[in-house]
Amino acid sequence: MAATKEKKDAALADTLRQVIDVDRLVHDPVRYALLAYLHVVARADFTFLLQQLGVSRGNLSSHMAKLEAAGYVAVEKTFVDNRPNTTYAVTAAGRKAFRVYRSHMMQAIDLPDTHE
Amino acid sequence: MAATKEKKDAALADTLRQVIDVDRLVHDPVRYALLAYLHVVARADFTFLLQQLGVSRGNLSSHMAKLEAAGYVAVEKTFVDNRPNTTYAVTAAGRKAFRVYRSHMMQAIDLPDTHE
DNA sequence: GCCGTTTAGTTTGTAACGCAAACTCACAAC
DNA sequence: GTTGTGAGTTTGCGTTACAAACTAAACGGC
Repeated sequence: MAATKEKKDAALADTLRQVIDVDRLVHDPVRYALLAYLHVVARADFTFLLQQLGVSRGNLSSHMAKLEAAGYVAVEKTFVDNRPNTTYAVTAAGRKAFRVYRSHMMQAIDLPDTHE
Repeated sequence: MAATKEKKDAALADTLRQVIDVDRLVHDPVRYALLAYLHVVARADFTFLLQQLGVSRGNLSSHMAKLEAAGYVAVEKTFVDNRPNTTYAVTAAGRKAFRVYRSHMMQAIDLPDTHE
């Protein structure tokens, strides 16, 4: 099956080029985890995410600022018990970017274990 | 099923913390693509990878230097037709790092699409 | 009222990184 | 010999991720 081998090679190159072009905003591990969390729970506040992911506050803050700037999450600042409380939700654009990223990475991770 | 819900939440947090701790050396898209290629074809030379992945020569060179410094790829420099020819092969450590990375990312990407 | 503490984030400083332009080196052609 | 080409490498620079330091508001104790 020589012809199909070449096809497979081309397909491999294509999926790997796709990996190189992934959305770097989503690709960062902390931001990916944040988006994944929001993808599942729909809405979460700063302190909760802090505890769940175990990152520093500064780190969480700056990553969220980036996701917000990209329009991937919507931020809501309120007061709860007279204390500031910031909650985050993923936007439609964020969901789409997340979905696209996952499908590209899925292809790239699901590889043949070795060459025929 | 309240108890299983909490279990699921804990499992989610665990897999997302794993994502945050992935091997950043493997996580870079270009390096991931390189390792993936070498994982499949076992050995490849500089020019071939250049064409397949469509990155710049400087970029390829510096990424390979990093993978070599980490012990993830072995470099062999020879001459072919009086021209320098550098080939790369993934090492055992590289294979292992690649496999671990893939299994962690696989878990992180294979998520429930929404919360119950 | 004032002072230390806690909570909730944000800003700032810095070290590391990714990238491509510029460079090196060796051969080939003319 | 100089002009060009192929194969990598080094350098320089803009960007990023991260945590330490900072700000701001509320809550005790006294």
